[in-house]
Amino acid sequence: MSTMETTRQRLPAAERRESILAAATVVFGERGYAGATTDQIATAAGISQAYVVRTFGSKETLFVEVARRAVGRIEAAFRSAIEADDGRPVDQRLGQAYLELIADRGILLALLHIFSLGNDPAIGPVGREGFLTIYRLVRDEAGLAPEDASHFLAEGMLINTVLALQLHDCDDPDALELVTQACGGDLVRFRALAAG
Amino acid sequence: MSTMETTRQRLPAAERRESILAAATVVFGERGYAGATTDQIATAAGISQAYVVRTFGSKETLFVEVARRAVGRIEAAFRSAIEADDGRPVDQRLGQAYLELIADRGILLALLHIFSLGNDPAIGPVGREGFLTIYRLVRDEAGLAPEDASHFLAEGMLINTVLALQLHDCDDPDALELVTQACGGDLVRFRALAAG
DNA sequence: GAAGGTTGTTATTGGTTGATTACTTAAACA
DNA sequence: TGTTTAAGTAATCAACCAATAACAACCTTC
Repeated sequence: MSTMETTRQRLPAAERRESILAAATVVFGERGYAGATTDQIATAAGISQAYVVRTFGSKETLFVEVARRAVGRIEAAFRSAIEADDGRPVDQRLGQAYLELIADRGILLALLHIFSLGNDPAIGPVGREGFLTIYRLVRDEAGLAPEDASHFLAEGMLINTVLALQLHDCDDPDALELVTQACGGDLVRFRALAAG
Repeated sequence: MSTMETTRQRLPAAERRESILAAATVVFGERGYAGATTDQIATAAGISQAYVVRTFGSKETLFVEVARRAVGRIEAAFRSAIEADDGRPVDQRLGQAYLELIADRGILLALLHIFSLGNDPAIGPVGREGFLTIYRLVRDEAGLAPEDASHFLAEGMLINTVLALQLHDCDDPDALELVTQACGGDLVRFRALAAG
C-alpha cells in the first residue's frame, strides 16, 4: 500500500547509525551542542526522538561520536591530499582539501562547536585530542614546519568562522572581500561548495 | 548586625547592569549561549535569577548586549594600539593588544560563541556586523592590506580556539608548541594572561 | 517621619527536553 | 507458516529553565 508515504524503510542498525550521525552533524553544526535537540536530529534523520537516544545512549555520547567522525573526515581528506602529489606545494593541496570539506554539510561547523566546548568535562578532551591530531598530521605527515602548520590551522579557523557567520552570502562588499581572502581567491567556488 | 554575611550591597541600576554584563560574559564564554543559564549568570553576579532576566528583558537581549560590548572592547583595544605608535609595525601592536584581551576574562571566549551562531536569526546579524566592524577597523584604520587583515583575523581565530580548548594548560608538548606559535612565541605570557 | 520610587527577592508556572518504558511491526529463519 | 529477533514508535516522566508576578527592604526627600 502506501500511496504517497514512502514506505517506512527499515534499515540495519549499522546503516541507521550512519544516517543518524549524518543528520546529527548537520543539526549540531547549525545549533551547537546545547542548542540542538535530539528531536530536531530525529526529524532530520526521519525517525523518532526516542530511537535517536536509544541508539547512542545519550545526546552527549552522540555528540562525541559526531566529533570523532568529523576529525576522522578531516584526517582522511588531508592524508589523501598529502598522497596525491600533483606538483603543487603540500599546503596548497591541504588548503584545497579543507575547502572541499565545506560541501560535506556540517562537518566544519560541527568542528567549530566542538572546539568551543573545551571547558566541558566530557567533550573538552575529545576536542583537544582531535585538534592536536590534526596539528600533528599537518606537521609530521605533511612535513610543515611548526610555524607553517600553525598558520595553516589559523586559516582553517578563519574559514570556519566565516562559514558559521554566513558571510559568504552577504551583500556587503567588505564581507565578500574578506571571504575571498579567506578562501584563497575563489569566492565563486566557496559559495558553490557552501550552497551544496 | 550581619556578623558574617557581607551586607547585601545595593547598587545603582547602571552599576548593576555592568556587573551582570561582566558575569554574563564569563558564563557565556564558558558554556555558550544555549548552554549557559540565567541562573548561573545570576549566581556569578551574586544576585537572583529573576533580577537578571528583568534587568535585560530576556536572555537573548542580554547575550546581544554582551556581544556588542565584546566587540566594543576589541575596537577600543585596537584603536588604542593604532594610536600608540612605538615604532613597531602596526600588526605587531594589534597582535599584542589582542593577546592582552585574554586577561579580560571571557571576552574572547564569548566572541567565539557569538561567531558560531551565525545561523540564529537574532544573534547572527550582530555577529556578522561585529566581525565586519573589526575587519574594517584593521583594514582601514590600521591600514592593513586585505590579505594582511585577513591573516591577522585568522591568527586571532586560532588564538580563540586554542584558548577555548585550554591547550595552554595542557601537558602535551605538541600542544605547547602550537600555543607558542599561536601567541607569537611568548608562551609564558599567554599562560599568565589566561590564568589572570 | 511618612511617601514614593528604586533595588532586589521568593514563589510559581508553562514550556522544553533528554531519557525510560512498554508496546508494535517488519524481516529472517526454521 | 509460525516463531524468533531486530527495528522502531507512542506515551510518559522528571528535571530544568526562562519568564512573570507579587511582595519586601532600602533610600531619598520633603
